[in-house]
Order: sequence, then C-alpha cells, then structure tokens
Amino acid sequence: MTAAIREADAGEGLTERQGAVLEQALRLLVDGGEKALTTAGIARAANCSKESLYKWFGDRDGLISAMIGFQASKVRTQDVAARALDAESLRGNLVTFAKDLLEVLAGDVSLALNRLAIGQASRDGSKLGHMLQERGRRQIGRRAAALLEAGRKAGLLSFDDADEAYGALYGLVVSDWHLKMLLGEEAGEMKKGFSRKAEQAVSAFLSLYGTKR
Amino acid sequence: MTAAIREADAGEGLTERQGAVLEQALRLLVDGGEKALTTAGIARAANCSKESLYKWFGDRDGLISAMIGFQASKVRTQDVAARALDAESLRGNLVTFAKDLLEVLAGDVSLALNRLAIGQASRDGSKLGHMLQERGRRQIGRRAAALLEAGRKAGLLSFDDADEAYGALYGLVVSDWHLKMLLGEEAGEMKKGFSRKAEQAVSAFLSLYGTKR
DNA sequence: TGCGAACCGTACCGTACGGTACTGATCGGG
DNA sequence: CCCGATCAGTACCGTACGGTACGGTTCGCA
Repeated sequence: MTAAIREADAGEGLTERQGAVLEQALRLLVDGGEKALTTAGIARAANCSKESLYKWFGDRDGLISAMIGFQASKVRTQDVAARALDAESLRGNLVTFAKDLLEVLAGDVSLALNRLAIGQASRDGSKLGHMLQERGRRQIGRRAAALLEAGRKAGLLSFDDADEAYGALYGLVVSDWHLKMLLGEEAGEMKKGFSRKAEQAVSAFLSLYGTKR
Repeated sequence: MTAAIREADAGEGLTERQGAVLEQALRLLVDGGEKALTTAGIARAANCSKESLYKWFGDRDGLISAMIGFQASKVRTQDVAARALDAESLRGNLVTFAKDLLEVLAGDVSLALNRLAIGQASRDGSKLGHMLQERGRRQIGRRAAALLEAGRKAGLLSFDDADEAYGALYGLVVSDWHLKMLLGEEAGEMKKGFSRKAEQAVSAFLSLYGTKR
C-alpha cells in the first residue's frame, strides 16, 4: 500500500497539505485577481517551495485546474428531496434554490474563478471553462432539474422540455446580475435585494409553468 | 482652428489613422485574446511605432479604453420607433430586439472585449467594466425601454417597474448563454438556435407582461 | 543510529512584456 | 529650397514571471 493512500485527503485524491496550498492560492486569487496568482506568490503564501508546486500539480495550468476541482469538491449541493410536494412547498423550494443560486454566483471565490476561466478562454481552448461548467453549474443544474421534475410529477408544473424550463428559471433569477458582478459591480450592495429578486423570479416562473390558477 | 479638427475622425475625436490602429488592435484581441494584445504586436500589425501608440493613447490601459470607445461608437443602435403599435407589431419588434441582443452578445468583438474587461475587473477597480456597461449595454437597454414603454402606452403591456420588466425580458432571452460563450463554448453552433430562442423568450415575456388574452 | 525520501527556501535562467530613447525618412508650409 | 513636425523602425532598459536546480533540514523507518 502506498503511503499517499494512508494520508488524509481533501476530496480530490490530494493530501491535506496540498489542499491547504490550494486554499491559499484561492485566497490570493480572490484578493488580487489573476495577476496575483503567481507561483512565487503561492509558494510564499502557503509556506511551500515552488519545486513542490510543480511536483504536485505539473505546471501553472494544472495548479489552476486543481484549484477549480478543489473548490467544486467543497461546495457539494445537498438536495433536500422533500416528498409530499404541494404548491406551497414547491414555491418554497424554488425560492430557496433561487436564493442559493444567487448566493453561489455572488460568492467571491466563484466570481474569481469565473473571471480567471473567462480570461483564459481564448488561449487554452476553453479547458477551464468546460471544467467550471461541468463541476460547478452541472451540480446546481441537476438539483434544479430534480426539483422541476418532482413538481411535474406532482402535477404542479407543466412543461415539455425540462432544459427550456430550467433556462427560463435561471434567466428570470439571474438576469444580467452575474455579468454585472463579473465586470466588477460591487456585489456587497446587491446581496440585500436577493430575497426579493428570488421571490419575484419564482412568481414569474410559476405563472409561466405552474398549473395552479 | 486646430489641425486635428480638420482631419477626418473616427467618431471619438481621434484621427482615422488612429481608428485603423484600434481596428488592428481589436483584430489581435479577437484572434489571440488578451495575451496577444501587446504593444509590440499592435505596432507590428498596424505598421506604426510603439512611440506613436504611447503618444496617442498614453499607456496600455488608455489604448484599451480607446478600443472600447471606438467599438461602441461603431455599433450605434437604430431604434425603429414604429408608430401604430398593435399586438402583432409589438411581438415582431420584441423578437427582432431579442435576436439583435443575442447577435450582439455572440459577436466575437463583443465577447473579446467582455473577456478583457472581466479579466481586468480585479485590478483596475472595474474601470473597463463600467465603461463597457455604460457604452454597450446602456444603449441596447434604452432601445428596449423605449419599446416596452410604447407597449405600455398602447395598452399592450402591463408593468409597474420598467427595469424589472426589462430584467425579465433580458433573462428570458439570454439565460446563461452569454456566460457559456464567455467561457469558451463554441458560439458558431449556438447561433442557429437564436431565432427559436428569441421567439420562445418573447412568448414567455408576453404571457407575463402582456394584456392580451 | 543511520539512511533515504520529501520538502522548504532561495538562487538562478530564459523569456517576454511595458515603456523610453534614438535615428532616419516623409511631408506640408513659408 | 529649407525647416519643423510627425512618424516608422529598432534598439534598449528594467522588471516580473514560469520553470529548474541546488543546499540544508525534517521526519519516517529499519
């Protein structure tokens, strides 16, 4: 048995030491943007050597990929599979989902990683973009899909294409807020309006796809 | 009278030579991303000297700002103030607007500039972000606002908050397509679905805010 | 106690970028 | 015909980054 297997891991087949290093790297990225994410800076912040960074992650891109995977592994979305779905609880679940979605998108780590992936979309063949899409959005998308499907099963929602319905829900909730935050709009001021925004969006969504009169 | 006034300009108080340089710079940015946007590269592509670049635009940031302003000045949105607005023409105008919006957002220059501004959002205090927001989105937003207001005046639409209604329209039309394209999803394949997407979004919007039974 | 692996800290190398300085050519006005 | 301004082309400088190499130290293990 290899020694590595016996060590505590951080959810991605990497040791906790490596996880701590990625944590510091994420902090650097959040605080200073991509420009601050230098190998020397990470090594200094994490009290490790550049040589170890290259041994563990290969090169800078591998390190960034590891950062995305590490962050995604921390934000496991627990879907509350609430049975006995009635109109009230469906609305409540949808509002909760909408708020969670806005909170996640407005999180500084999420914003920083999205900025990083978008900035490199031109040069790396959108490798990071696909990774973010797959490991971040896919998760929350599945949660929404399950919720919508449950609503349809309970006769509370009516739609043919689940993706189309989810797209409408996403658009009504997020609108152009995500882009505005990515462009640097202060996220702190906006968070206060999240609840109202989420409820409005869910109301609109239900009047589009709900069966209730 | 100054000599500069007598020269042909490119819409931003700069000479046509400078406009040609900015054109080449935009082309470099579109083709190779931010990494390809070097002063030496621009000078080579535009057959000018780096010294001229710095004389005209101050520094790299000034040049990027000029690029944004230059591009915005080219994409003037003509609002077809169609009088005699009935339900059919309102829908038609909304669909046209939705298609135009998707086309603009999917344009490679737009995507490249947005990627650039998002990538620098952390370091420059979102100066570029505000500029893009102000000179790009504000324009198309006003066109939509005028259309919505005309619809309300004609008794075809019903809403209290015009911004909220516009937000819903924007979200229904764009959903998360913009982000996916910014992250590198191939835009070519998506463009085929724009018409259908636009019509679906407008139908949903009308069933939310329309007065028609 | 001695061995070897892992690792920190740092020095180092090649490269590429932003920005400046200089030279020579072109061109319009007196 | 000459003067001054503008500009292309290039050489140059300081800096900072990605990636590598090396000496010294700790720690698990026999």
